[in-house]
Amino acid sequence: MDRFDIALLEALQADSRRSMAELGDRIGLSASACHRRIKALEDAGLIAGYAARLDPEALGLTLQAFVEMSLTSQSRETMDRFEAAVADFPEILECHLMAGQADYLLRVAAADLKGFDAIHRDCLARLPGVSAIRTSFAIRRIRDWQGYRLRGLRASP
Amino acid sequence: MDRFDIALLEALQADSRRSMAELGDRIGLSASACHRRIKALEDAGLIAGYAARLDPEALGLTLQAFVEMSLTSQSRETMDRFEAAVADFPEILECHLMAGQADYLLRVAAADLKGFDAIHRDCLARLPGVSAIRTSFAIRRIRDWQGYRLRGLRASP
DNA sequence: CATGAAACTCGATGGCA
DNA sequence: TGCCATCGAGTTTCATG
Repeated sequence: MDRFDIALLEALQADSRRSMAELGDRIGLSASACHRRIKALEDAGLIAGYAARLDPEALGLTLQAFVEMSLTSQSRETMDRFEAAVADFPEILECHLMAGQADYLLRVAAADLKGFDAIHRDCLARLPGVSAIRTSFAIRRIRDWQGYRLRGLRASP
Repeated sequence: MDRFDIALLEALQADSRRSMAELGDRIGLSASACHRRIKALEDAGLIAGYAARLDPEALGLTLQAFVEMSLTSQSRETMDRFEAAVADFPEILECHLMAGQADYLLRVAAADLKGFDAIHRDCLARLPGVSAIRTSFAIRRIRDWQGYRLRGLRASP
């Protein structure tokens, strides 16, 4: 993990379809060197995969919601059942176990309020062991996900 | 936007490095047809770009935080200044204007609490017009981002 | 009008000094 | 590591239903 690797990761995070030659020019390495380093980064698990970034607005998914959930109990069993159920619903885009009130934060996208209602009924309300749900809707996206900031990471040059 | 396009978007969202031939086999179309449709989806803005998905844990970014912020005023000017400042800090991974209490939800990643403190001082505390900050840390990622669910979208076949 | 097959071209991939 | 050869995939062209 030297500055070349960090530069590669940043470049691939921003646009993974750049050619090896272009990446090489950008960071000051040859194309084959880039290829080798990228392969190493993939094998090391730093690069988990490559994905197309879709525009939710263009897809008609104009409603993004963050849903906080509290469980009826913090027992291992209740949490395990809840987490297993979350994995079954692809409508749940993300789910985090949060510190503080020991509850979960979920993220959901829908076309509109009607679509969110459907998700609420078919998915959120079916999660087991939930005692309270608090939904917050996003009005506007000020800054959308464009990757992690890598400068300032532990570099071993 | 028929079922082929939706299948293509789902496949590319999961893994954008599949070859045209493989995509064709998967959805039942030829490679060149896939290529044309993908180009159309790009031109239409449905595909915003292609990105490498990095593993934050492997990068050493083990701490994810969601930060709620309230402003001193809901005036247009205060909000504009705040939003412009957010754009200047790449440490802020995401930022949403939220409904309800008219405040913002930010997302941040750091290596550890020390790193988060640095972000707090250098970045969050420098945002203008902030009256209150409430930070929630994620303990564990139950389900991480794997793309939007596209089945059930408006398809015009 | 979009598709599929084939031709063409470019970049990814692997061996070499 | 960089250079170069090979090979596979992306890209374009064209005829077809």
